[in-house]
Amino acid sequence: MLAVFPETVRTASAVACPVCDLQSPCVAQASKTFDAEEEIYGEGEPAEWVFRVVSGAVRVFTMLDDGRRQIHAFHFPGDVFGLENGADYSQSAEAICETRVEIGRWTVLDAASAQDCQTARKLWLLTAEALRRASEHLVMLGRKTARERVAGFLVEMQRRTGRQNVVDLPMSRIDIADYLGLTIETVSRTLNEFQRTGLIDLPRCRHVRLCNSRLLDAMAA
Amino acid sequence: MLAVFPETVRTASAVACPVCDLQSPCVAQASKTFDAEEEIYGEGEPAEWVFRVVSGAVRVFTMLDDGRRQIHAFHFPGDVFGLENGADYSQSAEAICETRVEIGRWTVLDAASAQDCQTARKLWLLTAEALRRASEHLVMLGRKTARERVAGFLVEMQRRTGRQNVVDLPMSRIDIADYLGLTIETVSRTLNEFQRTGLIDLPRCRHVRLCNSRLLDAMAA
DNA sequence: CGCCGCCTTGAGAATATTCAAGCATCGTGG
DNA sequence: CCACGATGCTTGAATATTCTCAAGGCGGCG
Repeated sequence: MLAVFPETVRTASAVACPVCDLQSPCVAQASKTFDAEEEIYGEGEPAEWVFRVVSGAVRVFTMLDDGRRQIHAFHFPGDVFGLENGADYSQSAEAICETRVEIGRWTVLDAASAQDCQTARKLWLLTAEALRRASEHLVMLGRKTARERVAGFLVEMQRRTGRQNVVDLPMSRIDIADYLGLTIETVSRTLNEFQRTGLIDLPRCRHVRLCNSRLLDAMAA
Repeated sequence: MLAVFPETVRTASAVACPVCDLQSPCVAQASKTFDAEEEIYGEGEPAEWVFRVVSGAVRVFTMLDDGRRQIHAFHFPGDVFGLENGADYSQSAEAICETRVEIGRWTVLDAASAQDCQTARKLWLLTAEALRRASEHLVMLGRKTARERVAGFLVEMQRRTGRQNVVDLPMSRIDIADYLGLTIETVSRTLNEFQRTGLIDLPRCRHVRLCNSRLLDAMAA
């Protein structure tokens, strides 16, 4: 996958830097569209690039040797991902659906942050925000029941991608399960239980209407 | 607790800045010793201070309304904690045993990082490292069995605080359970199972000798 | 229209929890 | 020095939640 990038890179002055929002020469620029299920980067590859989602959705995850998978985060338009502190990516990223991203070269961004404190601060804020989300996620996985996790997931999706009380899920049940530390069956059962009890409406399996946001919020704790 | 700090603050030039290791005027300085079980800061308090452990051990955690607790991290000598991106602490911190910490004033550190890119970078690196740990922790809570979690915990403690293959745990079984997303009974059973199978020796309940580090490592996956 | 993949549903099994009791360990005071 | 109580740890039995395995259904796409 990495080998593909250099060919697609163009110094498009129309694209803003994924991190600091400035035009070149802040960060070398490019943008690229990934197909659904296409790998963006893999764990262990050199962390050369930083990304910002323009449209679509991305999952960042870790695979264990035996095939178990934990999704660390979903990313939606506006979100930056691929910021690594080490030389290599420590996780993998894939497009969930057709996804367009802006791409910045890490060496350039790193150099910029060494000279400009505002850029360095932005870098820190992005990482701090990722840490805040990871911490909330941690509590969910460590101390919450399946119901609480699914409720929390719906509320989070609503807040980040929803309009009104409607959520269109780009990801499969497997993705949701691997994000919540559950199985697809438990996710499915819980969603359908929520529908039976009138908490949500589920006209299609990836289309959710939150009928009682307040209660869902309370359930998420 | 916060009200206590100003009284104990002294501009001791002998104490290095918790974050950047430079002497004043990098960050206003103080140090303080907390008793075992004493609160260092509480969730929701203004995040005025940043800390570095000198000796002892600290737990950082979140409490849910109904008393469930998730420990996000343990901190040992050399570790920095209390770095917040928002105005208030989003978690609580307590000393596990008698613990000495160095204290820096966040406003001063923030100002320093706005002028000095090296300091800003250090701040980022600290947060990125915290994120890396949280991500590993996340996989543990989401996708690993009790045995794998306990094995992983022992290996981590050995690496961070142990000498040779010996680990002296400063924290109780409850702390371990709340870190691993388990109950004290499960932690206790698992540790004693490890002893029965010869993986560890447990002469006292907080004193562990890793008899087969290699296998423990493999179990942690 | 039919196939394939994803989602749902059910039954049985497993892991971890809950509840309960007993046992060390440590500090205190007689 | 030993008895005592408190706290934390261990162990057992029963329970619960979630997982696994299996089958069936729905929907989208060719």
